[in-house]
Amino acid sequence: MNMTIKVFIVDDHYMVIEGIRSLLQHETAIELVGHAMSADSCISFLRQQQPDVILMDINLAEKSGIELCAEVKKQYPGIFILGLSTFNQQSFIRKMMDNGASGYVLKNVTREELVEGISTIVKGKIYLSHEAARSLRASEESDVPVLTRREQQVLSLIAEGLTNNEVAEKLFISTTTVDTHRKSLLAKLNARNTASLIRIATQLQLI
Amino acid sequence: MNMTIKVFIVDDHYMVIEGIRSLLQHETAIELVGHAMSADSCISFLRQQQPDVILMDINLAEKSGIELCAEVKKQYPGIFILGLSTFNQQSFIRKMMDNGASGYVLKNVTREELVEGISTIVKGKIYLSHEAARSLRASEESDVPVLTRREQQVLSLIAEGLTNNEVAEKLFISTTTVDTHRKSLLAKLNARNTASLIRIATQLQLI
DNA sequence: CCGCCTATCCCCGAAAAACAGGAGTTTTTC
DNA sequence: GAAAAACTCCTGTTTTTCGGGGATAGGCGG
Repeated sequence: MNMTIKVFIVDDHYMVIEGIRSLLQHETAIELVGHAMSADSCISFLRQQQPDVILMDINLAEKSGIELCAEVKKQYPGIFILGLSTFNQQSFIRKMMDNGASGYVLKNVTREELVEGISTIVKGKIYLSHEAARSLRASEESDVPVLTRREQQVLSLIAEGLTNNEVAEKLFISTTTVDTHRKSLLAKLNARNTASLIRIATQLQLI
Repeated sequence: MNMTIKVFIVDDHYMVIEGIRSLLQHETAIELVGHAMSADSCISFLRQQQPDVILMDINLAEKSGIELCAEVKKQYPGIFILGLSTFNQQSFIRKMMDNGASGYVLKNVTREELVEGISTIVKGKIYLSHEAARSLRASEESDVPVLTRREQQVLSLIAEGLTNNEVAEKLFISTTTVDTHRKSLLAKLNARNTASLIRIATQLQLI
C-alpha cells in the first residue's frame, strides 16, 4: 500500500501554490498533479483527472472556496478536500466542513502539519490544524449567544435601518412583538441600545 | 551599477515565504538574504544586517505589519518596504503607505510584477500593483465620506453604546452639540437611524 | 475680505426606542 | 405527556433619537 497520494492545489495566489509545491517537493508519498487558480479551471481539470486530495483556498477570487467545495464533493465524492485559509474564523471553518471538506489548515502551517493533514484525510478521517481546532473550541466555549430564527430576522432588519413598526409590517407581526424580540436581542448580546447591538452583532458575525 | 538587490521577507506564513523564494530564485539581480516570521525577529535581524528591500506582510500575527513598517522606517530610513497582502482594501494600502512603505502588491501578484515592484522601489520610486492601484482609485471615486475628528470620536462612542448625554459628558461638550454631530453623521453616511449608521460605518471600516 | 468648513450651542415637537412587567399560544424537546 | 423554549401580544412610562429649524465663532484658502 505505498501508493503516492495525488494532490491538486486550488489557490488564486501564485506564490502560495509555489510555496506549497516547495513544501511538498521532497515528500515521496505525495505527488502534485497540478494546480488551478480559479474555480472554473479546477472543475475543468477534474473532468480529465481526479486527484486523491485537493488543497483548496477558502477565499478565491470569484466563487468562494466554500461553494466550490460543495460542487466538487457532489460530483466527485471520493475526492478529499483540505480547506486552506489565512483566517481561523470558526464561521469559515464550519462552513467549509459543512460543505464536505475533510479538514482545515491555516496558511501558516508547518510542512509537517500539512503532510500530516493530507495523509490523515486521505484515509477518510478529519484533520484540523492545531490553531483551527483551537479556534473552533474557543468559539464553542465563548458563548456566542444562540439566536432564534425570528430574532435573526428582526436583527438583520434592524441593521438595515428599519424601525420596529416597519419590521412588524414586513414580518406580519405586531409592533410590540418586534419590541419583545428586540429586548431579547439586547439581553442576549448584552447590549445597551441599538448602536451597541449592531456593533456587537457585527463583531460576532451574526449579521 | 549591477549590484544585486538584497531582499528580506517578513511573513508569518511559511508557505508564502517559500513561494516568494521560489518566485525569485532565478532572478540574478535579486538576492534573498533571509526571512522572519514575526516582527520581533525582523527587528533582530536588522540589527545585524540591512537589506535593500523588505517584503512585508501587512497582517502579521501579533504586531500589525503597519506598525512594524513605521518602526523599521524610523530606525532604517534607507530600507525600502514593499507591502504585501491578500486584501486590496484601500484603508490598508493607505495606512501602509502613510507609514513609510514604498509600495504595495497583492499576494496574487505575478513573478514579473513582483520583480518590477522590487526594482522600482529600490530606486526610491513608488510601486503599486495594478489591482492595488485600481482599488485605491476606486475608493477615491466611490465617495467614502470624510469624517472630521469630532465626528469620528462621536461615532465610535455611539458605537460603544453611549447616548448623546453620555458622549457629551465624555467629550466635555453640550448634548445638543453631540446631537448636531450625530445628525451630520447620519447625513454623511446616508443612514436613517443609529442602527444603519453603525452598520454602514462598520462596512466602510470607519469604526 | 468673503465664502467654506468645523465646532460649538440652542429650540421644538414628533417618533422611536428602552424599561418594566404581564400573559397567552404554539412548537420543540426530553 | 410535561417542561422548556419560542413566538405572540398587551399596557404603561421614561428616555433617546430624529427632523426641522437657527446662531456664533475661529480657521483657512482663494
